[in-house]
Amino acid sequence: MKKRITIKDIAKELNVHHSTVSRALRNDPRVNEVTRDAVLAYAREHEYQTNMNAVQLRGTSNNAIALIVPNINHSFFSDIVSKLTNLAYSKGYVISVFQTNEKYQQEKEIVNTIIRHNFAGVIVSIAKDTVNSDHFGVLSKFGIPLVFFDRICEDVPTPKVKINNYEITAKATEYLIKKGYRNIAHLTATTSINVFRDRENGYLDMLKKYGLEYQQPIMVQDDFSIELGKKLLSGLWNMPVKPDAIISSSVHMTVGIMLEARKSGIRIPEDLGLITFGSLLSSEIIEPQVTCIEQPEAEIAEISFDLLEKMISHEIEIGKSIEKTVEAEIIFKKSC
Amino acid sequence: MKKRITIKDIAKELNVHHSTVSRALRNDPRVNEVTRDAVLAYAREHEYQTNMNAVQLRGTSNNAIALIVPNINHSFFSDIVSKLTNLAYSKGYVISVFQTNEKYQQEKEIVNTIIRHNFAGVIVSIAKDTVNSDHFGVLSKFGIPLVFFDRICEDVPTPKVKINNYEITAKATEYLIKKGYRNIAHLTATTSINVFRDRENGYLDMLKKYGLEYQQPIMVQDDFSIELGKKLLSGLWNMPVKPDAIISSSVHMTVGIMLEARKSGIRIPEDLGLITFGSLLSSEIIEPQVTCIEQPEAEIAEISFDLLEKMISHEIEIGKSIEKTVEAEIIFKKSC
DNA sequence: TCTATCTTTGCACACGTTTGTATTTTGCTC
DNA sequence: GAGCAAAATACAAACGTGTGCAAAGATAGA
Repeated sequence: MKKRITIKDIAKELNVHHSTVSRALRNDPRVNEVTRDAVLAYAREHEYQTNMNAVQLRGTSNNAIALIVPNINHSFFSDIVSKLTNLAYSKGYVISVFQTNEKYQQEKEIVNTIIRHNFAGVIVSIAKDTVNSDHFGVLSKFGIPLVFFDRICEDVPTPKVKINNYEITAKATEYLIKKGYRNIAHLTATTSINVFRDRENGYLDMLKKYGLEYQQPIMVQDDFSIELGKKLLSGLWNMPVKPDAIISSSVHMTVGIMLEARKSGIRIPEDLGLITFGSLLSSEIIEPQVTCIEQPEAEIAEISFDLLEKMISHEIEIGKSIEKTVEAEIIFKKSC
Repeated sequence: MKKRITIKDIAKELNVHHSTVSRALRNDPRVNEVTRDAVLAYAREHEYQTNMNAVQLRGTSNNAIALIVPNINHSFFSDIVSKLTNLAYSKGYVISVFQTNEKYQQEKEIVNTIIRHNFAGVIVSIAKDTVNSDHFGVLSKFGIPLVFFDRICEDVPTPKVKINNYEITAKATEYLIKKGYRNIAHLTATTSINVFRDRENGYLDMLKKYGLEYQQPIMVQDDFSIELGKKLLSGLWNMPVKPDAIISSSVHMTVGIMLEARKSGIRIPEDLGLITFGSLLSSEIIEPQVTCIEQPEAEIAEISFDLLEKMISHEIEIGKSIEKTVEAEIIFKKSC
């Protein structure tokens, strides 16, 4: 096990000062060509690697970006994580991914970790649990660039990338109404998060517009899951007035709904219309194919990264509120 | 925008030396109780956060772990990434996730990045492209703990966590044979990776054992995808001797195969038996439900992390070869 | 040869921590 | 209050790098 070679080791070996080596490695024109080549050759030979801790400590530069998401293994987030990671890599940044598991407490500790490690910037989609945004305020206070995407903190002045959840849910609801569905339920999560609040409002406003009384926005506390979807449908089916359509905020729940429907002999779309947020890898195979609301993951990743990069390079000042909205799209299939 | 508070700022404010503050923050018994409380109070008050760059530069400690995977948005890897991230978090580590996109070049650069940033340890599943393992050798040479999982470099002496690919593929093949299938094709990837080589050998050996001639291990170069699955099945179906069963190394391809089969009127399992590695979120809904080989993601994550942790704490010496094998499981369904 | 300019290198300090050692302060005993 | 041990604090060096400034060396013009 060899010890890592440093700039001083090279300097000693080549009988120059370590500052000269430093300059040589960074192609500073002030250093003579022959010494530079000697340094570079020696460095390559001995597999020299800059110690980023020293560089960052000195405050010269920092190419580390942190990414905070509720889950890594939900396709919406894993797609964005994957795209952001590639984007960052192509621009010379290094991305660290953190997972809150939807817990406020973990999110807070993660933010502290990020501050401790001097990341150059942070991209976040907040946890369902998160009610207080102080921890993100601290980030900005310390001058660390911050961009929210999808699930955002309204009260933190910083760039935000949102999806048109209100409009798209209203549109989905109206589509169901026009197809003749009257008792439309909405399976969603806590309204303390903009995403779910917007969806709920789009849903409710559209029902109101058409004078429909059956309002069933169901705020679930638990994590979206197949089991939860099953349970919710069987619960709804035991109510005095059954729903005749469902808008589901998660593919996981949607799968559960379909399984429970099949088990209970509920026919889709005849007995129950179905629209879901998100899409499945296997969506084409499933019968009936489900009408779904596709979210533009690639666009979100690109815009978010672009905003963060501009903050890092001071093109956008820290603490400036910018809101970008990207558009989701309804893919019409056979489930309603 | 406030500047970050440092240990020296606290010292100046409280009229003590910064070394005393350092000890106070780390609960060193040598520092008086009242000064310690004063320091802690002031630190909390002003949101002091340790500068990990300084700590790590000094070489005292390092709680950063790097994770290298080919893709983040494939369920096998995203599950493992998710579990490892949680595991690491619960033990006080911070995980950075890197994605190679199956490219050797990116993998090499990522390893250099990891060395530059002084990570405490690395967990890797290598890219399909990776033929040379020198870059991982460098890691060990610098004394950085390294654990391989699933896709490993055989020639790097370090702990490895593998799946019993040979046995499980042999078992799957034998199952198909006993069900009466005779022309079994195997859709897989480059044999330069242990995973795919083991599967191929398990497949071939079992065919040989039963004296079957039809051997069709198809090594695909491209990334596994739905489109590729479609193309492969239609290609196979145009051959003089059609396969009557397929073992697929990826759920993506499997979805493509099923779509193409449906389009071309190929009945599963009557005309074509099907077994796939991996499982789908929606696997229960798909008709027919596919017999699949489930890989123990949680177990892999746990064992890998455990090994790495033991290397970091010097319970396992760097450069020691340890091989653990975990068992995949065939979930029998209706597709064969 | 002297001075002026340019090129190249060296010096020293700073970034924020930790830690071994030296120094001061406190508390105790007689 | 002197003496001494124990407790608390201060000092200094180190980790590896980057950079402003000084110094030395080279070149050129007169």
